[in-house]
Amino acid sequence: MPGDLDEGKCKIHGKPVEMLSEDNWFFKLSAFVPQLLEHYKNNPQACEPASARNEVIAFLESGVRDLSISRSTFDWGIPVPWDTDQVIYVWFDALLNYATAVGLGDDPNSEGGKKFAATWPADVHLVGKDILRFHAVIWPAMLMAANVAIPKKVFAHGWLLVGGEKMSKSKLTGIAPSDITEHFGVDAFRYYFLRAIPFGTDGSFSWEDMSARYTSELANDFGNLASRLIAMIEKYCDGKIPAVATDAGLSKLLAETVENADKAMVALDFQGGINSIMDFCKRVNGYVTEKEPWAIAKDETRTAELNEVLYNTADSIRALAVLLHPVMPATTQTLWESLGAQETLGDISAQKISDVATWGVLPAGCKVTKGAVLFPRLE
RNA sequence: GGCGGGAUAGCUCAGCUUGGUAGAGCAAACGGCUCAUAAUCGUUGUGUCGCCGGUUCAAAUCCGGCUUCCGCUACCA
Repeated sequence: MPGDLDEGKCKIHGKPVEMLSEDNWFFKLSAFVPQLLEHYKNNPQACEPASARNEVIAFLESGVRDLSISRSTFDWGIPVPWDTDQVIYVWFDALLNYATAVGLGDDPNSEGGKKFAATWPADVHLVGKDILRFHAVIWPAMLMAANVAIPKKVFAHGWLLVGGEKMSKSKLTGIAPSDITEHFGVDAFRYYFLRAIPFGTDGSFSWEDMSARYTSELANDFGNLASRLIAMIEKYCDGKIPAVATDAGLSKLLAETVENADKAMVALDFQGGINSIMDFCKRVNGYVTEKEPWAIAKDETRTAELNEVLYNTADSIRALAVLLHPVMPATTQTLWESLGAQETLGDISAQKISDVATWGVLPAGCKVTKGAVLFPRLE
């Protein structure tokens, strides 16, 4: 726009601009402003986080103009059916894909039509904050125009920053994911970005922070807990999970953990969800230290007590493995097999979150095996 | 320029709506323990709460001003 120019030149590229004009087809976006405003004001959860919703509302209230949705100066694109000199503006048909890909427009009795009926409207659109407007204003307006239900929620996530700046290839501040996964592994990568960066705001990545969390949370808290349990089961129980036992404190805390974590995950608060799970992990480490099974093991008259402590620890770790499986599929699978749970409980991916808090799931007699260290310490 | 958000322990951040001697995690120091990946458990310290002023018995919190960082300010996707 003329007001955005710096002495007639583009502010970003510093190049002179050329004014062009062409005739296009327009979408009457302005007609849907009242409906959209009402929707977002009545349903705050329809656009999150709040900062994104505020921007959308501010935009809608600032005076929305109709949208040019065709182009005539090039021919790559889908021709406008009634005007073949024009092609559809790329965002217009790109957005349409969300619905057509699951069957919008197909015969209601066809496979596509049935899929559309079963899946639409989407529960949530996850988008980057830079394309929020397309998904929170233009797309729902298009659906309203077509009399199709709009997605229940649009959630705009933030950017990854490095040294305070958005990762950028042109500024050479980008870090290839492979650089990180080669060093820390894919599971730690997934864990870090879900755990350390609040979803919905920009967040900073640094090798220092990633290393600190890897060592403290994954290697020390989680990996080492599994390591100490398996070593004791092998040493004190002949490698077999002892009889099912219960600890009121642990089972109560697990129930609270599952409830909080599930609630947070559903609300897309991945950081909060993982945080709850890791708090439970810490408590289990504390439980082991307080119970001192290595001391109990020295007294042959206290075998029953020893078995209880080890069982409670093992079942806690069983729950941790299931809870963290969506975040770290490979590592928790390894742990699952180490616990001997694969043979007795089946695939870890088949375990239900709704059953995780049920105590005493891990059967007695599971043969544990000491595998490779889950998260080896790194330099 | 307009609108919006942030500035709190070495680091990442919570607290501010409903004023009452400043919190968590990590890092650090010290102690315990030895099943474990020099691990784990416990204890401890840490702050001109961005700056200036106001209201108040009392301000990180309320009000005014300022500094500074960031986002949005539409049709490149």
